[in-house]
Amino acid sequence: MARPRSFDPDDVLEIARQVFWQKGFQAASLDEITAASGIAKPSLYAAFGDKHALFLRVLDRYHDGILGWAERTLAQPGPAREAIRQWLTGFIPYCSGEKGQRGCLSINSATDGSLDQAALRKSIERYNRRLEELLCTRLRADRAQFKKGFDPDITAHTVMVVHAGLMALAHQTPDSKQVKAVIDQVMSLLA
Amino acid sequence: MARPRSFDPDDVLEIARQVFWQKGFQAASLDEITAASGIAKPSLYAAFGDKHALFLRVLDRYHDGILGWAERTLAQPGPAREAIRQWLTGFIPYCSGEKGQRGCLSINSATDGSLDQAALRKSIERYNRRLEELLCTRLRADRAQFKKGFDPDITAHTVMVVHAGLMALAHQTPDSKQVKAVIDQVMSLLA
DNA sequence: TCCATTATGTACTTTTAAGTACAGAACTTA
DNA sequence: TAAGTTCTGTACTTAAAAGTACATAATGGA
Repeated sequence: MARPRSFDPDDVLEIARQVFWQKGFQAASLDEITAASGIAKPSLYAAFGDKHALFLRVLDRYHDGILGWAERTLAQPGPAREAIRQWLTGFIPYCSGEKGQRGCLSINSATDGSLDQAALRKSIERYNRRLEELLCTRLRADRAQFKKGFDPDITAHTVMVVHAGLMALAHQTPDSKQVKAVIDQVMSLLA
Repeated sequence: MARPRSFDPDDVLEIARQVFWQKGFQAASLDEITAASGIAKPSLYAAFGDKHALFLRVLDRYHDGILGWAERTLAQPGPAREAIRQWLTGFIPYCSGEKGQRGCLSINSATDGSLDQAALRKSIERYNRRLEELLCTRLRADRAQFKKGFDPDITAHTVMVVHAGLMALAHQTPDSKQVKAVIDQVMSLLA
């Protein structure tokens, strides 16, 4: 029994994500987001709260997207190594060439010193924990495939480090072949 | 034949580095730097130019420091693997525990979307190129120690990726033992 | 049809931080 | 010691961006 919203919040989050991803949290202004989305500021504030809260929503959405895809990819049948290789390979477009310029929104946010807000840190930590958990679970499940002495926990963390490194170096837009070669080399650890 | 400077530019760069490292480029204000250094803004501007130019000076100094240390460490006698392991191990204080919070100034800057300035990009690229070159040179020199089929170029890049990943995940202040375990596992690739 | 309620858009306030004008201080050299 | 030059500090201007007040529009229900 009131005037209905004239926009889909999801659409706005999508646009806000693009702006934040392109510019970073600090450099992205709400004016840019209102301009890009056509939504006036008071509506934004009413729907999402202040800039930090909006960013948190955007980041959580981003995390959910990647986690969903990781869950699907890592649940694949076949050797764990191939599932993980495929997961990492899926990032190649985002850490080389044109799309690579932006890197990973989560890592960009984590390395942004201005974002030491508790809520942000928690979101990123939860995301990383969950991702590592997925890797770990898969490696443990397929433990029999590996050599004696293989440590799934450490290996999962190593894969996390490699993933973070690829995304951090994405801003230099490396050659995708080079990225692929690194993935191949690291995958030789899963034996 | 004029009034001399009342401060050592190097001291100011050191203080500016701390502020930029702590807060990030955007969030660090010149007022904080003037407060921390005791130097008034007009003196800062006269000595270093605007905020971007000051940051560039700070970053170049930072790069030089790390490169100098890398040159010394990687020139060590003995197996290449041990030299590189020692090099990576040296970063442990900076990617775990208390100091780790800040991560790496260069990587933080690279992932900061607001810094797509040409000069910044070039500085970071040159730094990464030089670092990879040092690794590469060392691995090539010790080629005989490795198995047939060992590729020093790809391996150097893999080490770069691992280094970047460790520094990117530094903000989560992981346990130093975990970091060490990852380094050990990756070093097994140098065989 | 009128009312209560919630969204919208314009235009504002406020804050913060970058950058600078200018007067005066400190030094060198003639 | 005076002139010329460059540095320093106070206080300012300016710009940008976060957040909001308020009048108005759109809806569901009585």
